[in-house]
Amino acid sequence: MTATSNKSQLAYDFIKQRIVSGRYTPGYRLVLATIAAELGVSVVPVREAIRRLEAERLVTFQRNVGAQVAMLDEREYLYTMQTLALVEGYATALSAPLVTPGQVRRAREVNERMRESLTHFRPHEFTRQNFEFHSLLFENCPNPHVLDLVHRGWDRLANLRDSTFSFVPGRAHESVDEHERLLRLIEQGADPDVVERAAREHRTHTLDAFLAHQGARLLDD
Amino acid sequence: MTATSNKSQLAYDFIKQRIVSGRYTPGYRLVLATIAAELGVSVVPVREAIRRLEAERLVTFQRNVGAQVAMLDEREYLYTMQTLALVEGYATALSAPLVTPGQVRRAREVNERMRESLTHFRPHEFTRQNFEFHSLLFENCPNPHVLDLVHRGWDRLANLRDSTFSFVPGRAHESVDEHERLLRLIEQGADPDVVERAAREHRTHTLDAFLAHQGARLLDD
DNA sequence: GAATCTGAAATCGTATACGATCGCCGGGTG
DNA sequence: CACCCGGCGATCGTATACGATTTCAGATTC
Repeated sequence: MTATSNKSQLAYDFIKQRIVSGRYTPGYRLVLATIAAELGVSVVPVREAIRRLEAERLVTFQRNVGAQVAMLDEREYLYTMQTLALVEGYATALSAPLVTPGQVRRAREVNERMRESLTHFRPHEFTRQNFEFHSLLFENCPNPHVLDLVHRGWDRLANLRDSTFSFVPGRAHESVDEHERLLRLIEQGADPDVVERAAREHRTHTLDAFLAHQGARLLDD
Repeated sequence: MTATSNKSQLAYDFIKQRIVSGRYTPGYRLVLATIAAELGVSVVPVREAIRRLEAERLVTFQRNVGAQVAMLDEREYLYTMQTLALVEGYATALSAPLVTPGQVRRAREVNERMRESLTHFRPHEFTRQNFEFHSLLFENCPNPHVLDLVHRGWDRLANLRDSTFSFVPGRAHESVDEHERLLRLIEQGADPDVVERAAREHRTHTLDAFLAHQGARLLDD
């Protein structure tokens, strides 16, 4: 049978996929019975899936009211990006000595494609490449707990992520330059602390750019 | 009615309490029906509670077999302490500028009690005070996501924690000295990076001491 | 016209029931 | 004697059922 198993897992994957892909946008109301019907299961496994997503902060839950995809206001964005800067910076540093020359080459290729695409800028495509780039640098992190936190951070921001670069296109250009600098550090086997600092600041720079933009937008309105 | 709410939450608190307090030791098998009977509820809320604990890595789960309190072998301990060093270091740094003089005073009092108790050393008591001390320093962290990760790390190590100091009593002495150094940095409003590094290294030193002890023990056997 | 009440619809919360799966133990077979 | 196999008990997985709670529209009152 192809139906390997476990409907709770099925529901979990289903919902998570839809959140990360942006089909369920923040605030979208997750009605148990509806999802259960869509999947052809009862509500019980769906409830369990939602509990897990709740513990991962992907959905919020209110007793007797229900679940909805976690809202991501400016404050939540700040908290999440700050946390991601922390854990991704560390993961990148731990991963750095283990990154193979082949991975460096591939990362550089991705970054060069990103640089070329700066002229005819497509935020969504750029965002995808951005993840691919960073993925190559942190995936070798030998501490699975840290790596898991990194993935959770990216997941949480996944559907919003386009907008960071679409709102602040200038940041994309700087970002590509910082990527190249980061690659050089890794190539030359720089001190882990230096790599960590560079990776962390790369992300906080994006955060700062976004916040500056938000501030400006608020003044505009 | 006193029974304010939600049996799923009740089960969650109940199980977590028992894990953290050490009544359910690592490997302890969590049988749904048993726990449900103890609480006077059905298995459904208990299952949900276990799903959440699973997402927090406090319990492991195997389909059709059941849940058990997460085992903490040397490798898991390493991963968890390393992660805690990362997030607690950062939380302490973010918290530092917000720590009040009163909190510093209380932290110093706790640390002096720890110092006094070094002569007639009680690992369990020392461990409790150790948490109280660090709590005072990181609880003002303004980023709730980071703070939550810190709490999860401590929870995960809670029942094991005695043994760190009971196995490596020499570490307790150094620990008290490092606490005082950390307090001085906070008092003088040191650079956040300096505070972060000090707090992180404080924890990695404990980890290193434990690993050295483990290594030595392995050679002894 | 605004505030409040009322009841129905939507949705959640939990109990119960029963089929499915796993692990173990005892008996058969080479 | 070692190995395999079949059945049994324990436990999980999920569906269904129904009571509890929230929400909101529409009527009612001041």
